[in-house]
This record gives sequence, C-alpha cells and structure tokens, in this order.
Amino acid sequence: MSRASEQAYQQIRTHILSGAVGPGEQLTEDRLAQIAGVSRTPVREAVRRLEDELLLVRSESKRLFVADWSRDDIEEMFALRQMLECHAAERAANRLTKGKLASLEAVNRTLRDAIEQPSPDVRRFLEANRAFHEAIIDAAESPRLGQMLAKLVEAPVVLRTARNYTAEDLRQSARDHDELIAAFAARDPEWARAVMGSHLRRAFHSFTNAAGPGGE
Amino acid sequence: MSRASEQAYQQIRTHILSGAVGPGEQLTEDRLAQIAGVSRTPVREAVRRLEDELLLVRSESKRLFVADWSRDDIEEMFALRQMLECHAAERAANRLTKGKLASLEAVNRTLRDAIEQPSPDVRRFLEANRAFHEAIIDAAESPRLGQMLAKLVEAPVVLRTARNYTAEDLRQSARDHDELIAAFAARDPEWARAVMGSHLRRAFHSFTNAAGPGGE
DNA sequence: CGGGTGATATTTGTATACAATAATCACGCC
DNA sequence: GGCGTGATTATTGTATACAAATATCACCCG
Repeated sequence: MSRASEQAYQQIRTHILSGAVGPGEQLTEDRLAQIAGVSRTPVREAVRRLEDELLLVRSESKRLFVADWSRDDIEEMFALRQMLECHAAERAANRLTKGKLASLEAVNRTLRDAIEQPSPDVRRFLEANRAFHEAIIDAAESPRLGQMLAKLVEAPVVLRTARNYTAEDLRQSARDHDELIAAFAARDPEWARAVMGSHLRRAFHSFTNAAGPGGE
Repeated sequence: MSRASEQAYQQIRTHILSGAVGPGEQLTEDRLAQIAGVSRTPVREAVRRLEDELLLVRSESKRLFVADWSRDDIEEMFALRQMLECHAAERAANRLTKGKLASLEAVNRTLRDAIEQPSPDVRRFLEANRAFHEAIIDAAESPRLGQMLAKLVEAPVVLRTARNYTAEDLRQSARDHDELIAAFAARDPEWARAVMGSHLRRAFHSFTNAAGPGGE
C-alpha cells in the first residue's frame, strides 16, 4: 500500500485498538482523516480494509461504526481459524523444507527467550508467536488460505493488547510449538493437525477465561 | 454499494468474464473508467473488490492485470470451498428450521424443472444451484464463513459461463441436493457433511474434465 | 553493437470541491 | 402533547485536477 493510505490504515487501527473510541461509536471519514493526517481519499481505502477485517462496520445507511463483537462472533472466529489453520498445519507438514523447519525452531527459541525471564516480555512473545504461525501458513502454500487466515489471526490477537497471559499459558504455547515442530520433522500431517487443533482450542479457552466473564 | 461504484464493479466483472480481455492483460484505471462510464474514483473501489476476489491482480509496481489462474489455483479454491462448505452443511443440519427446509426443497424443484426438459436451461439451473448453496450457507449462521465462501463460490462458477455440463452432471447434482435435504431433515450433521463433500468433489472433477485438458 | 542514463510518457495516488443522500431538528397541525 | 412534514445539517459518494511514482524509449558512451 501506498504511503498515505497505509498510514491511515495503521493510525486508525491503532486508534481503535487503543480503545480511544468504544465499540459501537460512530466515526466519520472526516474525523478519521484528521486523526491520520491525510485526506479522505486514502482514508476510504483504509476504511475498506478495516471493514474487511471487521474492525469497522457500516450502518445500513453507510455510516461507519466501531465494530462491537459479541461472544458468538469471537467463538465463530476461533472455530474458523481452527479449521483453517489445522488444514494449514497438515499441508505444511508435507511441504516444510529443512531450512524452513530450522527457522521455525529459531523462532520458537526467540519465543522462549521472551518468556523465560523473571517478567515475561509479552510483546516479544506475541511477535514471535505471530511469526511462528505465519511461517506455517506460508509453508502451506495456499495463498487464499493465507489471505483468509490473516484476517482471523490478526484480529483477536491484537484486540486485547493489554490482555493478561498467565506464565503457564505462555509456557504451554512454547511446548505446543515444540510438538508441532516434532510433527513437521516427522512429516506426519495428522499429528501436526491434531497438535494445532489442541493448541488453538486451548488458546480459545484461555482467551475466554481471561476476557470473557468480566464483560466483553 | 453505491450506484457508480456498483455499476463499475458489475461492468468490469462482466467485461473480464466475457473474455474481452485475456488473462495477463494490463488494464488501466482510466480504461476501466471508460468501460464503466464513471470516473476513476468509483472504479478504484470496484477494483479493490475485484482484487479481493482475485479476478484482478497487481504487479509489484501497482499496475493492474487480469488474473491468470493456474490449475493449482483452481484446485486450491475447490479444496478450500469443500472444507468450508462441508462445515456449513454440518452447522446447517443443526439449525435449519422446517420453513427453511421447505424452501430448500422448493429451490431444488425449480432446479429440476430447469433440467428435466429436452434442452436443459443451464442458466436457470445455475441460478437455482446458487440459491440452494446460498441457503445452506445462510442457515449455518456464521457471517464470516459466509463472507469467505462467497468469494470461493462465485469465482469459478462464473469463470466459464459457456461451460458444458453434461445432462448427467445436472441430474446428479439434483440427486445430491435431494440427499442433502434428507440429511437435513434427519438432523444428521455428519451425513450432511459427507454428502456435501462428495457433491463438491464430483463438481471439481466434472469441472476439470470439461475445462482442464483443452486449455487453461 | 550493447548497456546504461536521462528525458518523456503512462499510470497510480492524493487532495479538494461539489453532488447526492440520509439523519436531525423545528415547526405546525391535529 | 404527539406526530407527521419540511428545512437544515451532517455524512458519504463522485468527479476532477494535480502530484508522485514507474515504465518506456531514445540517445550517448564504451
């Protein structure tokens, strides 16, 4: 994406995720243009992307609002992500080269570094985690699958930036990744699928436990 | 979508699918604006949609080209569609109301009407077929699933408008739909999933047999 | 004659002005 | 006082002019 358009996208996204505007609030293109410091034209491009990612929604009369995800919405997204990413893991198991496998291992070492400390570096963990999953999706060599997953993976992860992970959550993730790597090394698609399934399902519950009961 | 933008989308889409421009050919926004009879602004909106549907692609320098789908691309899309639509069938089996089931039956009667004639009305068949699958996806009550499938279902179906269906292809489709309806009536998600799976897989082979060997 | 380098043309990206549309509000009527 | 109805305002949609980026081509140098 081009400069202004990309900037608008990033700024607006950050603005929403920071919580500066609450779910359900209206946002006008003019206002977003001010926030992003560009004209309405690139804002409109950015808005289309954000609509596609379901961070913004339109009323039936085309007015813009910050999306308000219900519990059902979130459950749905996790279910879809699980279905698609299990498929990706299966495909990846048949395609990962030695080199890519090695870099997957490297990424997981980084992830461990980030959490095996007195106070875990959640930011680095999230980044490494993102890279890990991205590498698998990439190895699945299915551009459309990747495109679909991109939307599903990004959204909930970033939604709660200040989310509380327990130390155990983080360690279990690292262990899951290890087992995924083992499944890949063994070139066992079924194994990879199964591990990915439980990995994501656990993530779902840990997500709802932390964010759910309080109040969406 | 608004008037000009929607018109641009339809016109450009038709123009591409009609084959007036071949795969790989460049298209400028100006040219598309002429074709659609609107200015470049709504054309850009339309182009974004068509890019998302993968009918248009951009060179690394942002120039526009008609997409050129490889056999792998098509296979990939069918595989994804199968995965997602099987899931939809499963969910639909648990959710379809009596009323919706009845209208599904009605749609399939229309479909039969269209093909049980000396010369089958392929246009009506395609429309009824589309409605049938859409109703199921709708009944799955998963907006994101619907959004994803919309892209996958539309594209290949329309790609070959002049496609040759054998009379047997058409009849088998109707029979598959009957069995799907039976599975829904029995509220048997596994059955529905299985039927949908074979239905789509058959469609894939009939598609590649008809369109594959020749060219493309 | 081949390859690079700069001028020119093509194409996409952005800003802005204006048009169309939908919501809001005030007013009058019942 | 409640409710329709029209004027006003807010917001999105479109066209157009211009800026930035990229490709194309001609020319010169080796």
